Amino acid sequence: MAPSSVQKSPRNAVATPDRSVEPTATKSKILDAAEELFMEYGFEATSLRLITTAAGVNLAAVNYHFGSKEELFQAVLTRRLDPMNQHRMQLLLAYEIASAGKPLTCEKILAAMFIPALKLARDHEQGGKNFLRLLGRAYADPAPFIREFLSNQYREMIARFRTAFSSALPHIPREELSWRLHFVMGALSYTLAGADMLKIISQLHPKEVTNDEVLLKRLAPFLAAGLRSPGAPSTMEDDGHHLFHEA
Amino acid sequence: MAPSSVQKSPRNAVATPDRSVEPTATKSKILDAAEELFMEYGFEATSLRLITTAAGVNLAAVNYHFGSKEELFQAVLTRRLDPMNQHRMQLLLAYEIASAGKPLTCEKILAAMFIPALKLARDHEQGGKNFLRLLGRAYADPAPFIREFLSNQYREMIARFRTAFSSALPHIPREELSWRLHFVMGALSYTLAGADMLKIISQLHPKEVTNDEVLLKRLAPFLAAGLRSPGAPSTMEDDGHHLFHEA
DNA sequence: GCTCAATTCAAACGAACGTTTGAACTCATT
DNA sequence: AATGAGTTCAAACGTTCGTTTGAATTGAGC
Repeated sequence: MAPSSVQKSPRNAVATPDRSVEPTATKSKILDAAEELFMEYGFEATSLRLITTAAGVNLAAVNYHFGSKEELFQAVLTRRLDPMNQHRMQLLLAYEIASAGKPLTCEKILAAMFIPALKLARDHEQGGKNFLRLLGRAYADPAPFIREFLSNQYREMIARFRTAFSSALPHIPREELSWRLHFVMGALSYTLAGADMLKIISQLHPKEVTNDEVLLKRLAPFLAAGLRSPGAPSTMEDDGHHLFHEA
Repeated sequence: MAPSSVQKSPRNAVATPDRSVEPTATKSKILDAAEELFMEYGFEATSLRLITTAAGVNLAAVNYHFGSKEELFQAVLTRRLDPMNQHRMQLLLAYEIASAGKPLTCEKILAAMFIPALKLARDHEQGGKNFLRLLGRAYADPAPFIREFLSNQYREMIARFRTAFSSALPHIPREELSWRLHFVMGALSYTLAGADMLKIISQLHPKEVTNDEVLLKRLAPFLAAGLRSPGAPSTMEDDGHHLFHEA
């Protein structure tokens, strides 16, 4: 009988002599299975029975170790998202220090966003690129607890990168830059999530579609060009732009 | 007792004298309620009981008129998606005819993609912009029947626009263009779907976030610049691009 | 060897789900 | 007035869901 709020850590005292390597094997097995299945079917369509069966643990183990299905989902995201975003920020800081006060290029800032994502996709042979797809889908999930969780998880990193882009693109007004940053996040997460959809667009090379490295190498220059563009009217009123006139 | 496959049309014979305007009021009420609720909670999390209660019809009416929950979802999408994509293609054709054989600009092609979406968001005061959000989320939904449905629904339009972009950007290799078209679709659908997420990035003007017209007016130039960019290496091998070297 | 807290387990809980059923109702046509 | 196809309705179907329960099992500390 585990209390719901107070989490009990299984290893707390002296040595945990024998199998001390594993921070509760059950917990890890659940996280791994949940990551893969949430990625495949989404949050709502993935049942706890499916997860616990795949993990080889008892059904009640999820509620015992995580409290609820929602908290399990957040734990799945946090396990990889937290290190990734911290990696992003320290990479950005390293670039800024290396540039000795001069503003960074857009490509450099985008690299600070993308490299940790690529590292995540490469390093853990299991769950790595699966997690990126899961993350991209979580962005578009309508469940309020997911949106709120991601919002909190990303707030600090987004604010950090906005000021970086603001220095790199001083001629772009604050509001316009916010929009463009939104587009960047959108293209990134959609790209990571929608490997399937690409098969529709380019009916070639169905095998290397899931090669995230190639994918992001093409995305970064695309986005950098958009970020640098003189672009739309900076104020609200229509200043005679030719684009949106009905035919 | 309605058969599942054979659909019975209520108006078939002579005149349907009195309330002939409505193509079964029940069907429309279900579609309207389902559109709004699917948009708000997603496919899995929206129950038929919630839909039928909101529509003010009997629970069994969905299975009677549409066959199943999945077919209802497809009907919700088809009702607006089909006219929108046809509008896109005839707009593109009109532009091509008007240009007298000369290739179109990227902005013009993007306009052919965006104007029908804007028209959809504006015209129907009810369900208009809601539908765009629903559509954006459906793109990222992992349910196989949704992905397959959208894939079929979009195949013709995507092919049509790819050849248009190919003429507008003859110097971009076929494969690279497929990637960029993918990014365009991604940024568009994510942008339409994720009005909430923008609040995180720009903590200003929370009211006009849902103004799709302003949104797309900023997105189009951003994407056009990305499409035109000299961009990434055109072949697979790394030709010394400076971007992705770990710090 | 006993204690006791942490963990695992089989079983069940109540609720909600999509779907089906068969009777009741509507209404243009005979 | 009777017919009969189209539609609506309340009720129930069987299944699956997330969660809870209480007993069994485990393993370190006394």
